[in-house]
Amino acid sequence: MAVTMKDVAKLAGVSPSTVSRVLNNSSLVKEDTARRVMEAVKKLNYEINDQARILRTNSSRLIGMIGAGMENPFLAKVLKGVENEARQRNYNIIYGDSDGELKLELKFLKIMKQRKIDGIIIISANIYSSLLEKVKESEIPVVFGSGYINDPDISCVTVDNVTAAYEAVDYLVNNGHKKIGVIQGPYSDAVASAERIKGVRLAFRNHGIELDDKLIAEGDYTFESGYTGAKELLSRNNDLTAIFAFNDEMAIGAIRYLQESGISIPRDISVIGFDGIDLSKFVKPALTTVEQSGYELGSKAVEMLDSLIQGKPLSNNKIFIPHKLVERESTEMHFGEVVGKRR
Amino acid sequence: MAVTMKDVAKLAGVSPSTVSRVLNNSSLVKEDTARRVMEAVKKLNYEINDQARILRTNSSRLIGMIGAGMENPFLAKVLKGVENEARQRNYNIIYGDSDGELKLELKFLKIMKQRKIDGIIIISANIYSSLLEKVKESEIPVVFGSGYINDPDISCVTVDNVTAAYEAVDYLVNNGHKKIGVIQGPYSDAVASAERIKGVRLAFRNHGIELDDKLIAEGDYTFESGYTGAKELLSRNNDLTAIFAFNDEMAIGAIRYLQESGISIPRDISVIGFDGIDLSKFVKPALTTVEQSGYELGSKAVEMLDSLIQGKPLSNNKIFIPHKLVERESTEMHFGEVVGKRR
DNA sequence: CTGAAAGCGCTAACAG
DNA sequence: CTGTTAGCGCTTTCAG
Repeated sequence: MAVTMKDVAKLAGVSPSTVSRVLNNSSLVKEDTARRVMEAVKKLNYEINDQARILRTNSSRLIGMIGAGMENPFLAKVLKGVENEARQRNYNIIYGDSDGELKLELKFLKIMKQRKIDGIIIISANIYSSLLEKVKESEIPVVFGSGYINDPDISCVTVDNVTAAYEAVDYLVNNGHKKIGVIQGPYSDAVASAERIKGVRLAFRNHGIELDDKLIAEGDYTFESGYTGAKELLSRNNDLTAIFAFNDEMAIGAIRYLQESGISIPRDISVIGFDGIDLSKFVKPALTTVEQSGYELGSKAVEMLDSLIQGKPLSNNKIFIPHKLVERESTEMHFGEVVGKRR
Repeated sequence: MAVTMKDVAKLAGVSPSTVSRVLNNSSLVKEDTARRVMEAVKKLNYEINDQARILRTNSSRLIGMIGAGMENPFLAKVLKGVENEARQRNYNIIYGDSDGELKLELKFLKIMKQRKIDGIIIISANIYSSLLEKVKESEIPVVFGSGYINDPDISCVTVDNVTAAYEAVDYLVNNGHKKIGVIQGPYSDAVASAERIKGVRLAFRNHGIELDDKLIAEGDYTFESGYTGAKELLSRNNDLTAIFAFNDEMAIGAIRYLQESGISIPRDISVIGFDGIDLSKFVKPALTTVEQSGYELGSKAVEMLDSLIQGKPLSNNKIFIPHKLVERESTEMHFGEVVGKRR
């Protein structure tokens, strides 16, 4: 039904192989025949059938991406970076949103394998070891993009969560804060959130401050959970002067709760977020946050993956993208206890 | 290299055709042989090669989606709806972000055609007629999801932009506002933004209010453009009492500018947005906005597309998803002119 | 109920 | 420089 290579060949008076050669820029074709072929292509409006090519060459130029929670603007940026860089390199993206559910991730992995993807990028907070194993045994080139994967065989690109979280706490302490509440990610997040908690603990220890479990609330990276997290933290600690949320959405949710409770930010409580999504500049007060570039994360991931696919060895299969603490309006210096300051 | 149907057949002591029949639940296989085949599949860890199947059956179970601007949370929700509903129906998504550039959209269309997608969903603000034509002549089932497409052959699912915008203005006027500024989408957006402007004009006319061009600023759906849009509007009109932005991000950007200028919201100026993204609840003041569900838009689009792909006739190929004005903190009643009220 | 044979549209030796 | 041949892994008649 559709026009095939054969039709083009017939019209151009050559063999299908020649048409194929022309279309693949094989240099060994006489210019004149090449032109004739191209004319036939034009005339018939021929478009190559990728599926047939894929079957034959065993290379799909398809990259799978499994992400957890598309509604997270940071992840959206990552996806954009992936998509863009992939297009640059002549790949297409086939995307699946697992919402962090292992079952779905395994399902996507299977589907994508069947579709003969050339490689896969996984941005999921919950790196279950079973997923890791399945990926390894599948022998599909893979890059993880949500945290440091402690396996020499697995490539990953991520912000340095430990250091970044350390710096956030360090900044607060240096600004006079001692009672700092933390809204972390879900306990199930054994990567990003766990690493950041590690950084937090380290900073506390180095400053000789005790990190009571009462100072930690669990969130799930949504506005809502930031809101309830702040509520929880406040009910358990009446002397908080700062909150560090593990992403900007939770920070904004927390701010919202504090404001509703008549608490002024940053005067009464300083709040610091993580990611530096576009929005963080535009809320009131503008959010102090640890900035990282999702776009860069995504494009770097593709870059690494492309090397892997081509069998080029990576000089370094663990890459950190830069981060930077940007100070805006939601934090300020804290000057000791002032009785009756709040409310 | 990989294990194929042949291997399974050999191990099970049957022919490849039988294996194929079993895998496709063809009823005409004896239960006993079927079981033997399944055992062989398990033992060999066989996974079907979709590409071969696609080539043979000419059906890829692949849906293309072209979107413009992944960093827009509303679009992210749409994508999520698409992805979810597609998975339910055993399709996978191949996604391309055009950023609204026609050139890229045409390129994606071509690539996707070559990949033999079964259908395509296009969520792009700029519906260029050339894209529309290309899509039509490609004869790939298509659903548009960014506005009403005035072509009986083309299916679309969208919020009723005209009515929704009308209601937003109507609400403001009924609350005593007469000087209402509008931050619209890009002029190039001939769909959503154009339709909403139409609704705005209609509302103004019905209320006997003049819509001066000075009251309209162009934005591009980003926070930044809301910020600068508000600035522009204010510099041109010193008696504004309300601003209607064509999405929530721009509304939030506008609020940010107003606050920086010492203008109180909603006391001095009311602001209303569009979309009802999650964030709109959590900014301060919480945003009054026209809510619509991106998720529903996406899943409806897939539903329609699936029918189209199956050749089922659609009872209605123009679908409106519901919208609702939700009143929060960024708007209030305006009681006439109060001298020196502002600043 | 099952097997043999043909072929989807393309590419890659291998000859010439 | 170009054509012939074979076959990627699957599905689908057509016989049996």
